Amino acid sequence: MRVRVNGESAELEENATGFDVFPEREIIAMFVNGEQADLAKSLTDGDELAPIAVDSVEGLQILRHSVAHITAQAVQDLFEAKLGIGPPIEDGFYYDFLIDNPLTEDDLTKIQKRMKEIVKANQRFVRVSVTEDEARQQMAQEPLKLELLNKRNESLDEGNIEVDAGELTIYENVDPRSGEVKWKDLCRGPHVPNTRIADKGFALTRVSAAYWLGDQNNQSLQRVYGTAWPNAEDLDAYKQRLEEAARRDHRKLGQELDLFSFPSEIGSGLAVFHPKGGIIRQVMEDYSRRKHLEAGYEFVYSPHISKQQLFEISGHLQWYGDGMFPPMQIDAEYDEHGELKKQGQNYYLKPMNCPFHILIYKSRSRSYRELPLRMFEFGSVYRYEKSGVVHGLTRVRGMTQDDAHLFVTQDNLESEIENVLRFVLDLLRDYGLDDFYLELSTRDDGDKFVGDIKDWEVATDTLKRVAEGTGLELVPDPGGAAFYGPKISVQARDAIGRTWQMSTIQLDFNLPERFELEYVGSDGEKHRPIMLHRALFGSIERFFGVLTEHYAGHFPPWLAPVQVVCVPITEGQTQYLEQFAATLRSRGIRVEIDDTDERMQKKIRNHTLAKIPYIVIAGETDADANAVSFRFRDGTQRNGIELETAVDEIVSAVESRKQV
RNA sequence: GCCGGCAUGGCGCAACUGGUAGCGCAUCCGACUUGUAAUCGGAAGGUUAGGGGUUCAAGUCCCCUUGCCGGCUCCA
Repeated sequence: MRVRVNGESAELEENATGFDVFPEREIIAMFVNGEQADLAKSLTDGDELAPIAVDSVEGLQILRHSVAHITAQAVQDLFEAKLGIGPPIEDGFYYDFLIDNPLTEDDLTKIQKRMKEIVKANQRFVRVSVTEDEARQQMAQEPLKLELLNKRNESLDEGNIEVDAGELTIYENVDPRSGEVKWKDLCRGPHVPNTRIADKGFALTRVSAAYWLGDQNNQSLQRVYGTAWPNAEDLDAYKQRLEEAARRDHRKLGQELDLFSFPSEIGSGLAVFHPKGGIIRQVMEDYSRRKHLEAGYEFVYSPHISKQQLFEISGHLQWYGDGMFPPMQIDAEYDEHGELKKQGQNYYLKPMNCPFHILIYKSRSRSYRELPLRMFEFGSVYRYEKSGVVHGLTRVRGMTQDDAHLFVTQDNLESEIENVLRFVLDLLRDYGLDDFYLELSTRDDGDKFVGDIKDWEVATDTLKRVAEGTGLELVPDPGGAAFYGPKISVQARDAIGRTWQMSTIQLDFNLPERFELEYVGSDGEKHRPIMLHRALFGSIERFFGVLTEHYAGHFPPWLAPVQVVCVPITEGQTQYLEQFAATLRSRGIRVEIDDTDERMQKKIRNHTLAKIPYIVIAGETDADANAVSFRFRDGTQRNGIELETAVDEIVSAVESRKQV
């Protein structure tokens, strides 16, 4: 028969399989007419074939999915466990099990040992087509698999890797010598040819609980997470990436660099910023303030609490009440019989700033000439995040948003969105993030939205047009919009390639309606403004955490809490350096002198660990030459820098916000 | 909120199956004054997160609370 391989024609024996076409070890599966298939699949005349290498995107998924099967086999060998699902995920895979006793770290070690035996045994993955009845029969001991089969008949779950609308298949793991079926799983595949391919590139990483089918009303399963790579080197590189991420963890750096803490006396998710973190934060805020002023924002202030009524009008209580701290009840008075004498009031901590800014808008009548009206506030908000989700500075219960609300007319909507997006991206770049993509969250297909469907379409088109205008990659997020309007979010990649959702620009059709906002147009008639919410940092706390991780604590000089530490080599140079420091200080530099009686080597070590951008060292030679020496965080140094040059260089690095 | 784990001087850690808390760094005092990542000596510092229980005896075992960690669910 004749097939085409990568577009080239090839002649094959009858009964040929993928193995005949792709004998190389690193080819683990193939595309047959665009569909992924096992290499063991029999080919037919006219097939279009392409290889799937183990290190390709598809190959890695197949590998990881296959290792998930090996994991499940090992677990069932060792424990009384029922199978859930086991898909590949980024960098690895998981497999869920219904099991009586939660798995421990020790169990993980045992499972991994058993997996190694399975890999060594080189079991073959064998695809078997079955009818639904056969599948039920073979999976009779697996209640969750049976449930999947039932669900298949109701409605097919898209994310469901086990079964789909096509033919039902079971994958058997077969011992190559005895031909005995060691284990099997309902699965649509494809898989690697044999377990040996997993070789030394896999590891189990953690175990946790997960809800069956991701629904918290369902039973809780034990989820085993693992990672799998084509070889031991890749696995090692992955582990090193994790270590690198751990080194950058802002919670750890926050402690080490004395930036912030979460005193348990205050409560979960409530941070205090220490002096060093305080400087960074202040510089961040000051720069943002300056930029906002230049961009035509007006600064407003609003209180942290409000009467219940405000959040009734805004709808926050109705929709997000669970996410708000419970009310403070004040002013109620009771007589001696416990009867209410005076009606009290409920006050709430604000979860958002928008209602307050809206009230400022509403404080008088507005003309179209005033629009776009841009109100900015570093607004502190409080949200009762569930106890299990609080995480460092990135998910807190009290935070300060760099929040702005823009009130615009239909006419200036597009140009304003364009302005905001450019402003946001420029500002993020100034803080050192420069690798972005955008996400456009559009309306849910259902009826969970407010406003006119026409307005949604116009607004969505506008957002899309503006987003495309940036030239950045635009990822659609259908159904991701809130019920009150579509949004663009800016995703930033950090220094080690992780993405963080940063800014959002959110249209709101709801609040102008609820608060009955108006402006008088050039026609003398009243019109309803469109409202834009936008936060650039998201919250200052979160952005602080992201920047800490992005820089791994090596903040560029303009943000560094201490920019320069002077280290005299002997007492003789203390005065010399004090003068130098005084000059720097007069130029606005945050400089310290280490005149303790530690040895200079120790001082260099300490200040390097404290990630000080410039360690300025001077000994007798330098002093005689009217010079100093620079030592940087990476250990590099420059000696004999003339005093004036040294000052200018430091000042200019700070002013230009460059990294050193 | 759910599942599991953890909580020992400021920080990082130790204390076998229950036997009465120890080390390094930091701190303080003293000596040393040194050219690029840890000088030496001494002192002080903990009712083992909080509360309750079991026991002759609890850092260790049990229960509750708080906080943290890893996931799940959630994130206006």
